[in-house]
Amino acid sequence: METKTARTDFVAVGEKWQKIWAETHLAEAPEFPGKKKYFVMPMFAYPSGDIHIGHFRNFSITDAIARKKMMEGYEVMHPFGWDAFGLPAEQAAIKRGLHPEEWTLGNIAVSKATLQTCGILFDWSREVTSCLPDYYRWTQWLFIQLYNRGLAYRKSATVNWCGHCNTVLANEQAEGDMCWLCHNPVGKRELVQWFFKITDYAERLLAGIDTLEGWPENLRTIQRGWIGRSEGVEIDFVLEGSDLKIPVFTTRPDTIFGVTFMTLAPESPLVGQLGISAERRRAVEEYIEQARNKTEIDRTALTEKDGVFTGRYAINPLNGERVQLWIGDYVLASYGTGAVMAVPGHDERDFDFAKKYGLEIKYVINTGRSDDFYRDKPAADPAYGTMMNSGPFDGAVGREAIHKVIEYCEKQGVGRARTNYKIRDWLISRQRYWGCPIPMVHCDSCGIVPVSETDLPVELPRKGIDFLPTGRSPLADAAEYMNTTCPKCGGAAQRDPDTMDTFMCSSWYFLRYTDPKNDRAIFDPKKATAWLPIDMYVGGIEHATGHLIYFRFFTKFLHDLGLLNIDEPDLRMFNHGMVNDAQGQKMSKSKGNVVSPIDLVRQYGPDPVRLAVLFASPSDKEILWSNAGITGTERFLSRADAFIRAAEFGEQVELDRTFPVEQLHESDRTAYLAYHLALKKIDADFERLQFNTHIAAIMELLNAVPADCGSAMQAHLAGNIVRLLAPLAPHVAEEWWSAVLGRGGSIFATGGWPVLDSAAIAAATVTIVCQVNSKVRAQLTIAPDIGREELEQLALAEPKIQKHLEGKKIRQTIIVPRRLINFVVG
RNA sequence: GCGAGAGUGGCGGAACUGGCAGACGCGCUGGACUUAGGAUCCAGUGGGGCGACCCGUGGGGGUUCAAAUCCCCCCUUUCGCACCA
Repeated sequence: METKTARTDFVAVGEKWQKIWAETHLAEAPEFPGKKKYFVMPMFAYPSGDIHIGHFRNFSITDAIARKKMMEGYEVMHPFGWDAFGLPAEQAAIKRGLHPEEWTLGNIAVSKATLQTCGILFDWSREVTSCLPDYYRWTQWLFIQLYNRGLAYRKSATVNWCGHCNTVLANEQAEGDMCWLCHNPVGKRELVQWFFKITDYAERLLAGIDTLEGWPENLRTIQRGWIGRSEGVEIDFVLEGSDLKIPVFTTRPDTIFGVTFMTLAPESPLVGQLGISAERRRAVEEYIEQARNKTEIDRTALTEKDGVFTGRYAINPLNGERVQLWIGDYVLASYGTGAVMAVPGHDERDFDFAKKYGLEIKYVINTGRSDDFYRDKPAADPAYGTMMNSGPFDGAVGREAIHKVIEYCEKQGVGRARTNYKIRDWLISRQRYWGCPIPMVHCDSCGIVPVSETDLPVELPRKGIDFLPTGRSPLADAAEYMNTTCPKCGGAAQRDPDTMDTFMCSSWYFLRYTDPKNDRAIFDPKKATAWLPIDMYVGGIEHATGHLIYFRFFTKFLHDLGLLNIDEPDLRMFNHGMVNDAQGQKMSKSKGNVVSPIDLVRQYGPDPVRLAVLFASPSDKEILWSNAGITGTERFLSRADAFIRAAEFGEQVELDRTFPVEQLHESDRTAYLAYHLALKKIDADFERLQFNTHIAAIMELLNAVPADCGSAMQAHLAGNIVRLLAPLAPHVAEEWWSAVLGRGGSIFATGGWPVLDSAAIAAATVTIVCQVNSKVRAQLTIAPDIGREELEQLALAEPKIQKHLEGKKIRQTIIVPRRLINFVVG
């Protein structure tokens, strides 16, 4: 034990305990945990350079959770890994002549050292790195499993093309028509690419959301919207004078008698089969060409709708009416059938289009609007209502009307009920070098053949690659890589030149954590079963429609393969807020405003910095970072240090013992109750991951301990404050635990989490607010179980209350137990 | 445009299912200790008023004994989605 005048050096204890944790393998999780397991992890990180204060915040959250769960006796896994493929490595290679692998592994080494210096306790024995062959071998294996099950296929499609990155992008990577990585505008290209059939899982992905009760509601809403299920019917219109069916998807078949024209998407394959007359053909072709060259933004809300008449007509199968057939780029080729029945009376888009080209507008649903609605400012009326001007269906109402029309269509064989989804198949080919090679071979005689599983991994060639972008994959020009033999016939064949979207790598990494070194299988199902599902997953909301859908998809797929007994990967998801600079600007290297935690940690020690980050704001909110916050947490830790070091522990005190409240003298009782009230609050705060109030509660507790508190109580409190602080200020807590309290072993292994004395809280005196007409006039400190009458008498005896009651009549007395008494007077 | 959330001192933020608004911290003011302090400690700190008290949670209305909290309208702001038929 040290002398009482000693003070804790926060920097030195940081280094000391990080070393001890590493030497004692504190963070290493067992291969097979028992029932009381806890799997907590932050999202896979891209090793872009070094860790910044935002990472530090995110990892501090999972670290705090992991440590508290350890104290609670759980077997905890808190792993980490690197999403190590990706474009920045390639760009660095071009700029500095470094090989992408060298650059990536160098960044990983630096970042890992930083994380350790910050005191984040990851189980590094389970580290995974997606760009290493022993990892991507299994990414390739998964590709082949998907292929074998018919879930990976090639198709020619108009795809998002980022000219800056020189690669295609999945839809969710080109949101708002900007590349998610470089923020440059995204164009279009027609290319043959690999896709995963995630749409086959749309219904299950949607239904599963209902079970994810531990996920933030807004995240669930975003996912539902992204999947975008809608129920309706596919109805066949027929090209006039032919047998050609032109199917349309609609959710409003009750408006079908209001169809006055039809619109096809410019890319619709049907356009070529319409038999457009020679004199019209030029105009149509020009329009299609022009539409193709527009960006997605130009084609959406910002501009007036336009289109071109084909000169052909279609027949409405319900009433036999002949309607003009148009082409318009407000119709999306990729949704539904790429054709719509236009009902300008009840659809705003069709209405705008009809207005522009002077097409007829019919109203066939009575929604109860006044005639002025249509007369004064004619508009579309999309509301549900009663069918009218609709022949035999007149009078049918709302959803029932919809069902009637669908039923009729099915009976007549002109339509069938259908469910459509907005979610598209996942485009995974990338025309880049630094990614996981696609394990497929193109053979002239056998076609596309997967590489034999025993030949995995297909390794990236290291030499002879020119990274300078040419618009096609750099691998395509590496003859040694490209030329191979067909796994089926043994003849000469070519490899696939593309690599995979990095979201593929991050869709299954959490599974590899359960069995990271396995070289015979992707993982041992027994180990995965023992650890999964993830109990707490922490990451940014920006992955709502990408990663967080893909990893659910893969989990379901692996479940279907029989490798997993679960169908959802993660029980609880927490979205942390961002850390921006003091002006609210995102931190970036180019702006030069990146705050590195490592400088702060070296100056103040890891714990004051971590407390400052956690104290600044609730974990799910944005932080405008300023170093000033560290002043407060450093002071607080110093005061706690002084308090803890002043305590006389003598023999080891039993930290979970209870004290009989009624026998304690006043100061001890005050201190003891303050402690248990703080503990109660902290337990609730931790459940919500609200660390700012957790810290505040300990500060408050420290402020509340009376100076003349007895030495036994002081030691009791000091020891417990150490435990309450441990998940958030782990290095200092360890130091106190061993050097000041004289305990052996790590507080995280043996300290235990404090136990609440709820009986003491229940018996504690309470402050009752006394009001007259809802205005506070006095306070009473009384026993909690006092009777109504007694409380009323006490309140009435208060001089201030008497003063405000003077000359008035009490009309009502309201008592809220343990809180207040209110006299309503008139 | 549609959907969801947010708006509280000079600042970050507290306030459980309606019950003392401003916990906790920063900053600031005054004081103590110091050769010195950007260290530490003590006191104060929403506004108004000498005071009893009054007013205060973006603005306006409402419900209630009681509203930051619930309801309606408006303003500002953040984030999703953005022709999905």
